[in-house]
Amino acid sequence: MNLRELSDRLGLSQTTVSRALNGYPEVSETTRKRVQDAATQFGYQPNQRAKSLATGRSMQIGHVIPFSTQHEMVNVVFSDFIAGAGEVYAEHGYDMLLSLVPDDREVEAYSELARKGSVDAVMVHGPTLDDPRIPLLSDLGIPFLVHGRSSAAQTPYHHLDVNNQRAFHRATEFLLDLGHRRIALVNGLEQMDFAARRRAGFIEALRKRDVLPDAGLMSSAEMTEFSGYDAAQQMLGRDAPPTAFIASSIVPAMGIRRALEERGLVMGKDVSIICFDDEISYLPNGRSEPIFTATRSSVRAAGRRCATHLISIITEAPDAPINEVWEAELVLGNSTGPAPAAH
Amino acid sequence: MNLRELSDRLGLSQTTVSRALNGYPEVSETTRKRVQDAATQFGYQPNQRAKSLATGRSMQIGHVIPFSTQHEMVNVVFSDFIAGAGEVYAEHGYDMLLSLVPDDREVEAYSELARKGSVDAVMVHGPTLDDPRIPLLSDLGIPFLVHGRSSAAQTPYHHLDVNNQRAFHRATEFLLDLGHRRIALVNGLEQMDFAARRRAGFIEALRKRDVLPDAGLMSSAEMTEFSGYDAAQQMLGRDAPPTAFIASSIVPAMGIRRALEERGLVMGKDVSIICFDDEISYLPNGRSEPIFTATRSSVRAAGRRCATHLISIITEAPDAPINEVWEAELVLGNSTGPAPAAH
DNA sequence: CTGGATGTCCAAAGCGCTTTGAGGCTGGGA
DNA sequence: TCCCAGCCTCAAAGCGCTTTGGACATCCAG
Repeated sequence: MNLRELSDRLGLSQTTVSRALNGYPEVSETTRKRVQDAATQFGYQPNQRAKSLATGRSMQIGHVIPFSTQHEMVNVVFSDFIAGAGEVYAEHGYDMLLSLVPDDREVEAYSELARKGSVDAVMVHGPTLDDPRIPLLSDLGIPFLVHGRSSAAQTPYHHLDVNNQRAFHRATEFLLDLGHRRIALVNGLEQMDFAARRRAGFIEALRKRDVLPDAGLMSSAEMTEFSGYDAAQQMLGRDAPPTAFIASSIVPAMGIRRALEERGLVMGKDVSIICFDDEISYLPNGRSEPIFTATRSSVRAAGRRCATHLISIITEAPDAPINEVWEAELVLGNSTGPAPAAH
Repeated sequence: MNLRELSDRLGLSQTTVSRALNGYPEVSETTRKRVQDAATQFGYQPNQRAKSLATGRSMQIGHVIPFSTQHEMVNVVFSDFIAGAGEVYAEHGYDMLLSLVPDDREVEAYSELARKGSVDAVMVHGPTLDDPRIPLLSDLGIPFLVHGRSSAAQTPYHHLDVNNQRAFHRATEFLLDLGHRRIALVNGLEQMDFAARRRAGFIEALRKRDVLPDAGLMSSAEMTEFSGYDAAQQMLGRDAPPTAFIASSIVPAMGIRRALEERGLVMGKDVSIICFDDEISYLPNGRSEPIFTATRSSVRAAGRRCATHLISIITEAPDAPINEVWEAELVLGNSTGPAPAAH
């Protein structure tokens, strides 16, 4: 059933039927009603391809996800983010176009998506310190929003980020207040902007208290359970092992906890752990009370908010860039306690 | 840059340029070369919307994901599956259209997607025992493939599934062979086809050895860490606690392990655990050797395979239904051992 | 009775591509 | 010299929708 068939059957022109269905005022309410009833009766649904060709809008928003054989691909955080974004898209009649590409072709993928015209906007995930996608997308002239930030970017761009630096600053201060001095940082990959900022916050807090950052107590890797475990194992084997860990996510924190358990160390007593908690739906940080003390910010809520912003960028084309920064909460769990007295 | 501009600039007709770019034989190689060079030089990319209107194919494949506030939404397994499928789509020039809808509107979402014509096919996730989407999609006449099975379906349909029944049969037999008699099943939601089949395999294996299934040792819930923990806590508190658990996934298995640890029970010695391992990329079951003894089948590989099949269904429209069933491996880890002697 | 509002509806021109059916060139055989 | 393959290229008709620029009644004030 297409528009012509429907209008023929109603004895109306295509124009009138189209207007009736799209809520234009030039059509009488009785006619509109008649058209709508017929549409539902025959299960008429305008062809999206034709519609988007005519309107010039695809009603689709692109998300490009790089994958490679070595990295974790669709990472944990990502799937909660798109859950949030997807809800908002659905509410506004948009669909999400997911494009998985080998990570060496990621940049091409964006320009292809933009030039093909299959999306009205794109969401940028996981920005690095100096992310090439930002100038690229600016040049292409396609609306985009960055989840995170790219500190070295020269031109303004829309983004929403968590105040990662402040979050890790606070976490570090909190541990210092508990008397910890040998604090380990189990960070994400530091070419990522968020990881670099977290490290900056960590170091800044140490410096303020005249604690020298120790390179042996800082690691940087993908945020997996094993990378957390490995880092903890290695650091706990040192002469002067850390009495506390700050982890980039709940996943490596679980690895750290496993390393503690293996050594018979009690979390929150012998060794403290703080992590960043993205409130991942299927890896919640406890129920009534948190397992890990954590700096917390919901990535799903961020997805919702980013989607809302992106849609408004498409429809309203604001000239002032959106630069929203969320503060993470610091929630107390059972994984932290005073530094054990030195032997 | 559109086709007309490009052809004007080349002094050729739109037809010739289109044919040259799409590899038709009616155009000389020298012309083709000239056209291709110009296309890359000007960054010409055919407008996907116009192309799909003209060809009647959208080069997009739809995935509908239901969400609700109570359930886990984009679940763990799902994100690895789409990673696999997305790779294959990319290789074949397809994009993935993700549609998140409230779960009470899931069925509508499919028919809307089909009638709108924004996808050439859809992938069906998480089929229930008698899934309404299968007759619906058959009626709509849109190509589709089911990841899993729907046992009560009346008509044939394309699907790829793991032999869940056999996998849990083997796992149960393995525990019986180790002398376990009080074996608990921590299953997924049993309206899901896969969970029902797993339960059937479990019960069948017990029956064969004349072990009476105990309703108190079977639970059914969403596959979260907490649901595993809760089930284990409750069962271990019984008069005759289980000596072994079979878990639906590595996630609840982690919850079970936590419950054991809390009670000072040693996994693989006091209590055994077997789980189904979907080889989720960021929750791997150990590295050199598995943590959990498990029935294993890669969900990412399944995603790849499903995508390959679905594309061939689109392009070749086979009349024989694809019914592929994979056998899960049984891999030995450290989580299982002989049943402890009765006191 | 006429003129302009007002309210309804319509024909036709795109949107940018693919594809059909035909036409122009070239060269070799009659 | 002429003609017909064989090779290249083209004009134009869709694909199914939106949207512009009217047209045709109907109605009321002048």
